[in-house]
Amino acid sequence: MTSQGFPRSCRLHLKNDFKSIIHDGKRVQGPGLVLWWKPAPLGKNDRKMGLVVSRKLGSAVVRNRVKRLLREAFRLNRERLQSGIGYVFSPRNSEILDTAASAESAMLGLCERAGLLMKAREMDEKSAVPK
RNA sequence: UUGACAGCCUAGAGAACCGCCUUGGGCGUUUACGCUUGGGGAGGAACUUCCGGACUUCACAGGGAAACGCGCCAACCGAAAGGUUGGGACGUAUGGGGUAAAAGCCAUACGGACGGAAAGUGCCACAGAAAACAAACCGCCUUCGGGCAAGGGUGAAAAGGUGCGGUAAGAGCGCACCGCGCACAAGGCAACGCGUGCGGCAGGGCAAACCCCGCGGGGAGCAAGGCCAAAUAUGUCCAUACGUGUCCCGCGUCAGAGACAGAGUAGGCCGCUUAGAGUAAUGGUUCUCACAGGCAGCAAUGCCUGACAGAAUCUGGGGUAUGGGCUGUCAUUAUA
RNA sequence: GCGCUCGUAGUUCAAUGGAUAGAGCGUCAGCCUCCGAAGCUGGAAAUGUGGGUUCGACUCCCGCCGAGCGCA
Repeated sequence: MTSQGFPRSCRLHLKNDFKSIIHDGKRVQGPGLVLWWKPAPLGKNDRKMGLVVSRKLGSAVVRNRVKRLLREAFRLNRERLQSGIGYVFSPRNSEILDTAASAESAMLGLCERAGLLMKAREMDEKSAVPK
């Protein structure tokens, strides 16, 4: 049951964390979404996640919608991601991410290309086929 | 039935599971945190940032002025910005009336930043003789000295308009009607003005050009502002260590492992909210029903979609975007 | 969030309220050349949008739309 929760401790909210992950971490780019990731020094068991949404993406409604969908996708798949990593996602195209399923597949596709997706091969083929 | 305008209402409902923010109680617990149980959790425009106000801070004896903003009148609402209603003048359109043809006049509808052009300055391209000083290109008349501004044409705008008289030709030169100005003035709280008299006529437009008049009017804005405060640097004190010395006091030196100080960065807190501050919650999946729109269909019905838009100190307005419903007025169509 | 500035050809900039909105680079066509480059000649191409003031608006006024900047 804790696997589906998404408490505050799993989010990034310090400016310095964002800076270090984006500046020093590795970068993977997919259609409409960018991922930076870096092993976090302190959080041993947690995967921390943050979002960077530019104002150029759209209006406040569009930005909120994309953020919620990406947060929901991260929440549902948190257990399958490698722990001890700080993730920062940045959407670049709101039209590709306009449903929960497409947001989830985009996120999992990026994580698989980054080699951060744990086991669950069969789940991959079912829901997270990269385009 | 459809459309336009005006006003008002509303912003899908219910359920299950997985989650988020905030807060009260209980339990574990030193806090952090975790578990459990209740409460609350986007809008009519939260958008825009176009005007107000509260609040904070800086400046300021008092007064005047400037920048800037506003501008027909009255009543009402309001703290103010602003709004509502009614009225007036003006403009446009339609109709009536009028005329040789027009205009003035009347009615209806619509419009709006609607003080002042007779305080002063400035501008008015091209065309045109001439664009605000009045003059005269063609022209008209002539006793050849000169007189005239009717006609032509330009322009957005040309020194009142029409008619009659008059004259060498003409002209408000004279008269009538209209226009205009001034004075008085029925009426009206007022803006305004029925009307009367006088004047042959002053004189174009632009003030969303400078400006004048009247009224308002200090600046910046919660990222305001205030409080706490690591690290580092600085200063003061002090024990210890070392040097001097036989030892203590004293004096000097370096380091700090210490204490304090004010300033103040990272960071935190207050400001701050019966939503409330932080990468910033208000979500995801599924089912049922309702409403609206689109597509297909003769129809029953089926499928798809769910307007504009997301709080960040609070609050009053203006503007703009937009799904649905109701009422009223006007126009239109159909039926009776 | 609060405040400020700016929108002219594809781009960089001009234009007292006045005639057909101008110039450089770019682009297109032609000439030149064996073919190109350079050069020469010619053309296309714009006032963000909707109203208002004015005889007349890129210019003045108002509302939208779109960019950019500052403030801890």
